[in-house]
Amino acid sequence: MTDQHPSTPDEALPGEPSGGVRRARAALGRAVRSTLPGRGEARRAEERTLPEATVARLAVYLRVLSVLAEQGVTTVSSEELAAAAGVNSANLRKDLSHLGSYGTRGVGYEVAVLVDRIEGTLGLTRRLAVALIGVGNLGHALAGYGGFATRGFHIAALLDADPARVGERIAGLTVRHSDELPAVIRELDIAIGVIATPAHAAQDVCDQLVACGVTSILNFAPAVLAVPDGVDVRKVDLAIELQILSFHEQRKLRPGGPLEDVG
Amino acid sequence: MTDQHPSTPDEALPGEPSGGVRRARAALGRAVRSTLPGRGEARRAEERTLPEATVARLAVYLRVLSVLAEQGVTTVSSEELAAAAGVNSANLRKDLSHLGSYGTRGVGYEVAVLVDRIEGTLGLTRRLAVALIGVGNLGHALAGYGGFATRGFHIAALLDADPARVGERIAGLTVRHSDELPAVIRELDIAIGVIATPAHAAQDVCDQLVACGVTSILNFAPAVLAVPDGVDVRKVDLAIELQILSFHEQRKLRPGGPLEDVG
DNA sequence: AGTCACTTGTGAATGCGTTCACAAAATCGC
DNA sequence: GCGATTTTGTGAACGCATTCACAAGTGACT
Ligand SMILES: NC(=O)c1ccc[n+]([C@@H]2O[C@H](COP(=O)([O-])OP(=O)(O)OC[C@H]3O[C@@H](n4cnc5c(N)ncnc54)[C@H](O)[C@@H]3O)[C@@H](O)[C@H]2O)c1
Ligand SMILES: NC(=O)c1ccc[n+]([C@@H]2O[C@H](COP(=O)([O-])OP(=O)(O)OC[C@H]3O[C@@H](n4cnc5c(N)ncnc54)[C@H](O)[C@@H]3O)[C@@H](O)[C@H]2O)c1
Repeated sequence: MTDQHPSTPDEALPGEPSGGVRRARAALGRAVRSTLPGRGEARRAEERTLPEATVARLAVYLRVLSVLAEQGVTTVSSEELAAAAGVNSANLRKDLSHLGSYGTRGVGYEVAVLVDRIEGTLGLTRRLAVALIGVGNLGHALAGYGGFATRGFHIAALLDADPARVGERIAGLTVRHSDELPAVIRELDIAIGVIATPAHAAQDVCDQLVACGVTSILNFAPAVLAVPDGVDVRKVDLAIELQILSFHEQRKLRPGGPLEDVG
Repeated sequence: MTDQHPSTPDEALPGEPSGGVRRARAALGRAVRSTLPGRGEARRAEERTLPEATVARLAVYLRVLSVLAEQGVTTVSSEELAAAAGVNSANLRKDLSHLGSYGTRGVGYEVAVLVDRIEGTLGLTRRLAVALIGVGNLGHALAGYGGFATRGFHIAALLDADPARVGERIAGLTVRHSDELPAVIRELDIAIGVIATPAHAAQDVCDQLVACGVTSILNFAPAVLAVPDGVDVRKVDLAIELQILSFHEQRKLRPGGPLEDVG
């Protein structure tokens, strides 16, 4: 009734939909105890490799949980949370079970505990610094977007190659020239690069980021980025999303299509 | 070497996740001959349900193929195309085989034929009309974005609830009040709704779209949308993408993590 | 015409992810 | 205390997707 679409394969496409991250060898070694000491008796789990699909959903759960917390809800069952997140409840329980046993049978989960656990798992306690490269149309919207700060990130630098744009102040930051990229990355300890340049510049910018040691990239340019092993790229691609919708739209029109079955 | 990440679960998410579309029953009836008559002798396939993951990748192939066509390349092997798209070549061949046999053994695929076939499959020959609801920061960027037109879509209407925004002209269109949504949808034969309102308004707008018969929605607001069966929702969620990157970033730092295996 | 090098298309194998279904906990009411 | 009720956590079944590996075409060259 309320599925949402899974990110598509590997970018949610190659990478995408919106889907998995470009990860190298999957390192299936024995589990290593986590850093964060689980408080109380429950300290198991937070082990090795969380399934990629689970990681993506955890972020969704976190969003839903934040809303619940705001509303003063303190406890939630897997059924309720799953409905709100648009997933199957068994799926949700299995996801959460990867983090350990934080639910109470017969009762449900404590919202605050879950938020804590998920934030810890996703590494959101560290507030990573983000650099945005390409401050055009889209870049301006992103730069002014409050969603970064409220979701565990800190937009620390804006960069553009166009001298006319350098010096402009947006949301408290001054646009710097992209030649300064290496310096900026080191100075500000940038962990994530967001690419919002035209497609033809994207690979170039990506290479520079990688050369400076950035291993996490979010790409808005419609280009497939090649990166070495160990670097994670996720892409947001408007055209691909629309084309997927177009495919299904076409299907709906066809006689014998899925709609006929419904009635 | 050049994987990209798959969309996450239903938001690929999520999934993307970014990932799959919210499809109802999967209708596994017997195959129905397609409308478009395959030219020449090859007319098989274009059958029923293409795997969701394949659909997402087809859009990527199409992008890569367009670039190749521009460069004057007329023929491409699965190995080359796969490398350019960041996928495994066997995967690519299997994807393409779903459309029929359009390759030549020992040679490869004709770029023009492939472009044709994929556009047909994705329904891009019809140039669907898109309505954008919420013309704020992000909405402005989207409205001014050339990528719609060049990728098979026609942005036909801009709507906003803020009277101060109504009447504004952007990219040749005048912003209309969102009360007019039903009229606009019927007049302009809107097939796809793009939601770029704040999260708290998203479900409302979504409901209106659905009530007006729109069955394909692209949602930029950080909210999980509930829709009836038969309606496809895809979401683009910046925070989720960043949080997935954050997770992997954290993993990289951990002793015993995947990087240690590489060297 | 025959060989060689190349590349597609696809069965089979494997892996990943979701869903089912139920036993094991926990609370509540009596 | 105890049984009824609720809900978690998870083994097992299932289905989808990726990858392997190779037989079957195709063109080029001789
Ligand atoms: N605008 C949208 O809504 C939208 C939507 C989806 C995708 N995109 C994609 O996002 C990207 C940006 O879109 P836009 O509309 O903002 O384009 P834009 O042309 O307005 O902005 C691009 C900016 O990148 C800068 N730039 C160019 N080369 C650079 C380099 N090497 N280093 C640093 N900066 C550089 C330019 O100076 C410019 O300011 C494009 O690839 C576009 O396809 C945009
Ligand atoms: N700006 C970004 O870069 C960015 C990035 C990712 C996600 N988002 C999300 O996209 C959405 C829009 O972001 P934004 O920065 O453009 O916000 P914004 O506040 O600048 O724009 C929102 C617009 O929606 C309009 N609106 C509000 N309620 C409406 C309704 N019921 N019907 C029609 N229009 C309505 C408002 O009048 C406003 O013009 C938000 O949900 C935001 O979280 C934005």
